[in-house]
Amino acid sequence: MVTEDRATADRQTQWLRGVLDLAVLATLQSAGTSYGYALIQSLTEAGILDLKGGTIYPLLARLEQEGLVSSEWRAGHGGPGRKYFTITATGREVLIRSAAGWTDFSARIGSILGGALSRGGR
Amino acid sequence: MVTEDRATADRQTQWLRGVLDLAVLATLQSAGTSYGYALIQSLTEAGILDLKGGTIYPLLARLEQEGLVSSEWRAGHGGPGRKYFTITATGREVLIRSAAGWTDFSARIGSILGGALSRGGR
DNA sequence: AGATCTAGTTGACGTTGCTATCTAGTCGAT
DNA sequence: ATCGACTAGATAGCAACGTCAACTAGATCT
Repeated sequence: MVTEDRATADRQTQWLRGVLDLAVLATLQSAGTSYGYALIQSLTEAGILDLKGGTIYPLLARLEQEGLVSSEWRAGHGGPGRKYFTITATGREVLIRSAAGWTDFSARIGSILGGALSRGGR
Repeated sequence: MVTEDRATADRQTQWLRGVLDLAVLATLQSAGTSYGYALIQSLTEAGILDLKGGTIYPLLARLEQEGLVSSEWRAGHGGPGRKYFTITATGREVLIRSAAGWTDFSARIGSILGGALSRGGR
């Protein structure tokens, strides 16, 4: 089922804070190099739905400003030029450290939520 | 190790968005009833560090305004009065639905981050 | 009286994802 | 030739919410 209820959709925009940049870095790490429009598609396929350009492009600009990615313009394949991004060494460090932190955090939250649901499910 | 690096501490404030309210509801569900100051302690023990009153109290006010919790003043045990909160039926519904959504979300993010880290660890 | 712990409130602030709108290149159909 | 449709990116304004900082206030102990 692709359609999610509104409550979840509303919450996703909050859940993405502090995580979307990591997801972008991770995608860049996997893909080697990519550009904004394609990143939206990749993340959508990975289950991060409804991402819009107004979210991704400023984010990529922030990442570049912080030195976590570098960019280069290239011609598009039947379309406008594309701004390709590559993760930097600094970006990889941040990704590794932050991803570990997030894994811990999400596990802690998971146990808080899971504990309540199993004990209170009745 | 209790001390976390600054990067993770900074990120936690973002990671809490859209999740902290669920964590509070879940804690309330587990505890049956509790009050702000004690909730901070409970969540700290559960691994959500550095929560401040300026975060919890406005959050509880929002939850009450939305009808997800109800409150009642009672005398404190050697200290000022306490405002006890209890989760409502609506709160339980929201908790169950949203917790399920969060579990899905965090799994998706986990696989995006995990995929990149294992493939890109080299 | 002062200090400390408990307990709660409030206003200002900053980050960041979202909305909406804009420019612009390519291509197919009418 | 023109009109969408798709690709690709930029940006101004908005709103939500966790944090910071400062405050009130009760209880207890020295």
